[in-house]
Amino acid sequence: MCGKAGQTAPAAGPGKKLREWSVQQFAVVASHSMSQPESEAGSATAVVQLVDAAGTALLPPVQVYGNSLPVVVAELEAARKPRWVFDSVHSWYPGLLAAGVHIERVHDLGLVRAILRNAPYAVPGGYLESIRSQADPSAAAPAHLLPPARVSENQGELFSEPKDQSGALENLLAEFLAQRACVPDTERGARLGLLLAAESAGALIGAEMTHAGVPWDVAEHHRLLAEALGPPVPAGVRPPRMEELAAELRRLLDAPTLNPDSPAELLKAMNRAGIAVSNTRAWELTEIKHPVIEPLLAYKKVARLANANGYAWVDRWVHDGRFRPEYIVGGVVTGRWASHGGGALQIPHQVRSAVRADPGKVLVVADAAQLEPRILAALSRDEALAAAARGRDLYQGIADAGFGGDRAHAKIAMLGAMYGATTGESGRLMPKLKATYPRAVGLVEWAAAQGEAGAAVASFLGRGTPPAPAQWLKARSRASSEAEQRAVEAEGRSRGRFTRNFIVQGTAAEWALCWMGELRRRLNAGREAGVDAGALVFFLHDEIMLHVPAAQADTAVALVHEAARAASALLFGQIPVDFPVTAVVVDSYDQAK
DNA sequence: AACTCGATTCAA
DNA sequence: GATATTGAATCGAGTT
Repeated sequence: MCGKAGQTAPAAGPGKKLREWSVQQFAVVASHSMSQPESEAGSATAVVQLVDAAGTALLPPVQVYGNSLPVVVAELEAARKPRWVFDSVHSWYPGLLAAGVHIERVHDLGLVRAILRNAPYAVPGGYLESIRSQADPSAAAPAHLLPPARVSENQGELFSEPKDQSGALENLLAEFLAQRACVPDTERGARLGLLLAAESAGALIGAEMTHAGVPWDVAEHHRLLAEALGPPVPAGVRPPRMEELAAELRRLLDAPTLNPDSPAELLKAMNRAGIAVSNTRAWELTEIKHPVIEPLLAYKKVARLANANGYAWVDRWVHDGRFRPEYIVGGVVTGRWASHGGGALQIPHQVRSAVRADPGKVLVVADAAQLEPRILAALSRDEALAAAARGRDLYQGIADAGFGGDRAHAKIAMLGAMYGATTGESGRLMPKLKATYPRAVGLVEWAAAQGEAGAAVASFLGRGTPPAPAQWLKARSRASSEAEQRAVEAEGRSRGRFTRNFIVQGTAAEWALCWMGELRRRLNAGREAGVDAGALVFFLHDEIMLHVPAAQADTAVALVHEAARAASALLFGQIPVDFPVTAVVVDSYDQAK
């Protein structure tokens, strides 16, 4: 961490365990035409160069023609198991997977660049300055700012093949070396190295999960839609059940032309009917007693199902019995993953019965119980909180230690501390929580103060917050009007809540990344030994799903637990904080928790 | 026709 | 209970 948490870190960190980082062979893959992986026949489309850790060529560069990249990659993977270096795994790996090629290790230049851009412990230098001064976060470092790469000087003599005319290979290799040079040979550097390796492994896992897909039972989904909405209707037509409810709403509100999908119209109609509301949010409507409320809430419920996960959703996003969202690794500032396509981050419980294992297979659904407060206990080395976390239920542990056994209050207080609540129930419980767990609460308060002061904070492995907006920093130094002063302070508190939560959410994301990485390695090792314990098919912040041959369900569950223990040790070494995971074997997702 | 934005609801 | 973090996606209603 930037300061406080870093000082409290134990000597036993991840340093000795960085097997992956010590790999000494790297295969750099460059596209000949920087934009398109494929181009006209006859000319090389890509070039692969095997180098050592210093960037020295170990073999002559391999020219790749047409669509033969999978062949080249598969051969080199089998012979050398190098760490592959791609500008972006997201753009290369899906094609390799489609051709049946798996790779074990990777360094993703784009993902590493994004982390280094905000990493407080990275070694300063020209490369760091160049990526930090780029306005576009997705842009590569300008070639003229990269240090020169030492590709073997005689490659042209060894081969009469066309050289890499674009210089793409040299640029990629130079950036790769520059990125490695950013990782210091210190305890913090070991953590940063772990983060870069884990993030890159995440890119592989994300692509593999998209390739595998979530098994989706279309018939079951259609069945539950028919039950809730009625049979399918053409686009632009309300499903029968929705239309019935809409008609009832129009009658009850005496508004014959009301479109209940329009919040503005609905609000007007309700006010005209004498219902004093300022918005149409469902949880506020539940407070009101009026005949229209019940059908209105029913309408909102079916409308949401029809719009977000209805027949159209199934047609658009489920193919060949698989839902294949795209994962955007590191797509959230905190390091959590974003996703694209089909709303994978918000699969409602309502439709989870449609997530169903293939015949002969089962789903193993696992989640890390109360991950974030446990992460806070580890980050802050708070022995008392670690003790409360020792049982299965951390919130009950907190409740028994100082909240008179009241679990609900303990949970509200803890969440409030991590999110930055100041008022209400949560705010009132804070002094008690701080008295009981001074180190844990002290750490998040420190992080909040850093943010309010315009400073950066970092996760345990060294993912830093982006710099505070320059506009705000400027405005706070010269406050003019009273109103402007208040706005600047409000933005500061907001920034403080962000940095407060960042250290916890960011480190939790790192734990989850390591969990999946450790699990993937175990699944791959098992497969090489002839045991197919299934594959990861879904990930959501602190929850994973595997699609597993039924006979190997117990093996998969054991690996999930083993991977969680390994991830905890990899991050934090030996510490007295438990990170229990619950793993259940089910046929369909709705049977999990 | 394509874009943006507010309101809403879903998820961890 | 009264609210605080991070997201995706849809709709309506306004704009370019």
